[in-house]
Amino acid sequence: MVRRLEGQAPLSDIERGLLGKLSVFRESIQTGDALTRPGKPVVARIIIAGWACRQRTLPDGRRQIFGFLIPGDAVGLSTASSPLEEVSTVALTRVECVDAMILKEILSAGDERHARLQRALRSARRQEHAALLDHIMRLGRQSAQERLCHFFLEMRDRTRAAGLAESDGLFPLPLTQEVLADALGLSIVHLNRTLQQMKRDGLIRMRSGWLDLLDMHRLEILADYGSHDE
Amino acid sequence: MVRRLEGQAPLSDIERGLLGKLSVFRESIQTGDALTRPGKPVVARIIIAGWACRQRTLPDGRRQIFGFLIPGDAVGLSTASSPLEEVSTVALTRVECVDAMILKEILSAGDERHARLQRALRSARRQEHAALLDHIMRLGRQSAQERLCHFFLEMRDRTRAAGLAESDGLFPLPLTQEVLADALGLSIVHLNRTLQQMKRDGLIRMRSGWLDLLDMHRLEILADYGSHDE
DNA sequence: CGTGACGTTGATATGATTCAACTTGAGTGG
DNA sequence: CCACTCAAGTTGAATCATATCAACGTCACG
Repeated sequence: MVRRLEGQAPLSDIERGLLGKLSVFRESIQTGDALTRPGKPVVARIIIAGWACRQRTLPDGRRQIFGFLIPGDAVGLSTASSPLEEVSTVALTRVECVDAMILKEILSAGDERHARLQRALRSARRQEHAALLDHIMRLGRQSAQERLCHFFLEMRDRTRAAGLAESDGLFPLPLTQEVLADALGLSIVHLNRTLQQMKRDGLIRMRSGWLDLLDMHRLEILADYGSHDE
Repeated sequence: MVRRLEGQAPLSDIERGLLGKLSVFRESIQTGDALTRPGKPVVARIIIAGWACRQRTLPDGRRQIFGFLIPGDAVGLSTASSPLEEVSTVALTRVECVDAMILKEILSAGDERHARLQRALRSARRQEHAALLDHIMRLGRQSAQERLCHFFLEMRDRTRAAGLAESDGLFPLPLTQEVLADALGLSIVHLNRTLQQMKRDGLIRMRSGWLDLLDMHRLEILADYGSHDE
């Protein structure tokens, strides 16, 4: 299971072994509970199963979700902590994870034998930052439908990379409409209507936590997905 | 001038001298020209005078600005490049800067004598990432007026840290309304009207590239500025 | 069978965009 | 010094996208 981390970069046997041994320090977090609170020290963890999100809340209750954590993702594991780690992290489903503090110590020692693991983690962090930029683009300049298309395609790629997807366009997305709305900067009601329109248009299908992208090509055009010039 | 970088952390004499010598490699970039293009290798530079922004454009012309670069800020100087560096950077005014490729090489050698400089740069990068999160919060969950208040306060703090501010609430902001709109995810017209309302309410005053915050306390409350719990 | 979380719907309000016209002010060249 | 131009800012009217409020439906679960 943990080997989904390999999606980022191939690992050596030593590293794989190391990850395997971590499974001893297993723990489980209930839906709605926090993995991380701003101000409190962050426990390094790797998520084995379940989804979580990084979020911030305004005093009047408005919430903004910055991103999602899916199986294979790590929290608080990078040596140089980023501001993203100083935001609260909340479980959206029951989350199974392992305590990776030991791993963090091993890595911060800078052992050459774990260079590949380091690289994999760095790559994961890069991807998370790139996702932040896409998120800004969506929130600032895209319509409700464009945001949804773009977001769905991003989650498709991420779930596939994590080995969670069933097929090309079918993957788990255990998010309530409220959560989607808070991520995409929309009201629940408007999100609901936009989703329905997309279903009617034959773009997607949803059933109990799974999303099926029916017309990837059209979705990519609608969302202008993946064309950051280069 | 260059010493504004010190705002981040105190530097040693050696480091200060190093920065001073850079002024030999001076160059000047016209308004509208790019400092950086996605795909092209990034020339490391430090901005001495003038403003620039990081942005991305959709095929239909919609633009989103991710952030601004002000005197004292660096581009392409960090060893581990972030996705932010893979976005185009455009001069919003005439920009005076120095080529810092040599500095970058010196730093990547990992010389202990420049540890403070390294730390200053790391801190600057952290701040830029934190600003991205604030940006997401604004775009996703704040009203037009809240976005403006929040953004203005952020720029006040940054210009003050860079030693550009005239007084507590008076600082340069050489941005057209179009640029502001593209940063804050609003249309020009709506931005214009919101600005006017804020002027009428005695919150701000603007004249030829300078912004004067007249009631900081009220602005902070309106924007919920600076209260990321902790 | 309640109860609660989630999803759906309609009616209505408002925030924001669009388009097009007009103003203003800072150059620029005659 | 004037007329011209151009970019930036301003305004009004019409329209559209999205939000809000309140009600209702549905399903899982104790």
